[in-house]
Amino acid sequence: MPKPVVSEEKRRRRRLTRSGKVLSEQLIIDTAMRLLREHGSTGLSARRLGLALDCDPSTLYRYFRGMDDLTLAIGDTLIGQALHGWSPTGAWRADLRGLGVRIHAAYVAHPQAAVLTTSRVTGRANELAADEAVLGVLRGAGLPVADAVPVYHAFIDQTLAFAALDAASLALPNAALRAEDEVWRSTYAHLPASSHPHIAAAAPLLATEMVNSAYPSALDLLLDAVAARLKAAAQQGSDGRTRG
Amino acid sequence: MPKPVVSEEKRRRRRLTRSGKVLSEQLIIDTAMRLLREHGSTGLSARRLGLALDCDPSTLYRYFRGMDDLTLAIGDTLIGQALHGWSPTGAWRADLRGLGVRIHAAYVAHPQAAVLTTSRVTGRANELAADEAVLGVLRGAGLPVADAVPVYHAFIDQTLAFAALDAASLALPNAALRAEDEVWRSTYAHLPASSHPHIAAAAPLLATEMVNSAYPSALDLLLDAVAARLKAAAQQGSDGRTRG
DNA sequence: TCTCTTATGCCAACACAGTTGACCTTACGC
DNA sequence: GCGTAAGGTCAACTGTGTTGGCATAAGAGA
Repeated sequence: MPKPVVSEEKRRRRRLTRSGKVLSEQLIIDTAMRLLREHGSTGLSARRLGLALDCDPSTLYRYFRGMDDLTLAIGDTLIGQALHGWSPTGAWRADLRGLGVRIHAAYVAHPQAAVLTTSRVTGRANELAADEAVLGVLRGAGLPVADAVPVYHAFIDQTLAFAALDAASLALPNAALRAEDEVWRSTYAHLPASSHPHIAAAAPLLATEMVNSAYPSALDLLLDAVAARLKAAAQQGSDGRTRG
Repeated sequence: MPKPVVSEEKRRRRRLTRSGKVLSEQLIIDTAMRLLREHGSTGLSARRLGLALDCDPSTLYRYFRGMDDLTLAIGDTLIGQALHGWSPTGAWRADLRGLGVRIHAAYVAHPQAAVLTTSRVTGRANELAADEAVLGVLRGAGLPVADAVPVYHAFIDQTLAFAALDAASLALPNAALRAEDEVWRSTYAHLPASSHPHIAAAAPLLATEMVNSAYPSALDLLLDAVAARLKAAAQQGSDGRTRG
């Protein structure tokens, strides 16, 4: 019985669970995300999910190949939420910024789920749509494919990287969170200026700075670089040259 | 027996393990990192570590409060390796770039360990030293504390964020790695231009681009921004103004 | 409406995980 | 040398993902 997971649209017989519910991919994903939110990023388990859905854990293997497969599905759902309602306006900079902020926000809004999925490539529908959107904006702005690809790479990796980092600190279980807070208060805030002069001098500022995400500023830096490349390409074009 | 972990320097009686070895924090950390390298980022377990050290798993609790505590120790070791041999030259841009590249490289050199530790704040010695170094370089360049702190934040988060992302894909177990490769070949490379025109057009370039890290370019962007701020601050100073 | 097939939910079991409390032995301070 | 307790070991607990076998009810075909 190792593999025969049937896809959602091929599913024909909708049998009731012992508690009378009807399962579906979407219901399982939603419940999993709720569990993640309630119990932290390590709080999702087949048994707990079975308990929440009032079905046997092994039943889940009729819908997903395993917990890892379910994880990927959750990740694609997050990207889907980010893209929901987005459409390009034609202003490349605003469009790209919007995409970045939306994706980052979607992950950060579900930090426990994000921790599990940020660095996974799923190849599922919503992930593909996001990639297509980013590449489309860049090329629509006038960037040749060869220039668009590295920019796309930096853009998407930076967005996911910050999303992962920011989500990770938001997703820490309460115990670990208090522990890090304690580390901060007991260590960073009281370092003697003799051994760590710079941290000591910056301590009060660090306390307020470190709670925010550095993503927006990093994103704007990247957009500046894109603008510079576009300008250079335009100038090159008006010079009548085709290659640098 | 819940808490009484004694610190390494307080350790007095060095008793032999059943196989004649002598345990120590360092030996345990080194062995753990070896296990991570050999068995992947999920391949570290108390039982496996006990097997490798030829001691009972529960013995480890005499040295670390739990597997999580050991994880933090591994993280600090990585930062220590990054800083080993580094010293500031006085040229802020080269120094900062060196720090970033070293930290990123140290994590990426131990991807399986990095996955577990990148987003954890330990407050241990080497982490503090790294923070102190970054802040020192920025202030040494002439940046006032209030300006240095957000730059420090962006710098350290960006470095760790990319390290985490790059490590994550390097640390994927062989099975998952082949799966992602398969996803790529079966999905991205063969998307019809009708549904995903931009991905289709970029496919060959994407294949070669996505294997490299986007960190160096992102780092240089950040350094450019710092240079701009320094220039602005210098100009402001020569104007005789003290506040903007 | 009845029947047959098989999709799909359930059960029991496996090997693995982290962690703990009790025990015992041996290295060290006196 | 002796007594103490540090530190290694054992056994057990609860939790995890996953699988093969079973049984039952949903839906197709008559």
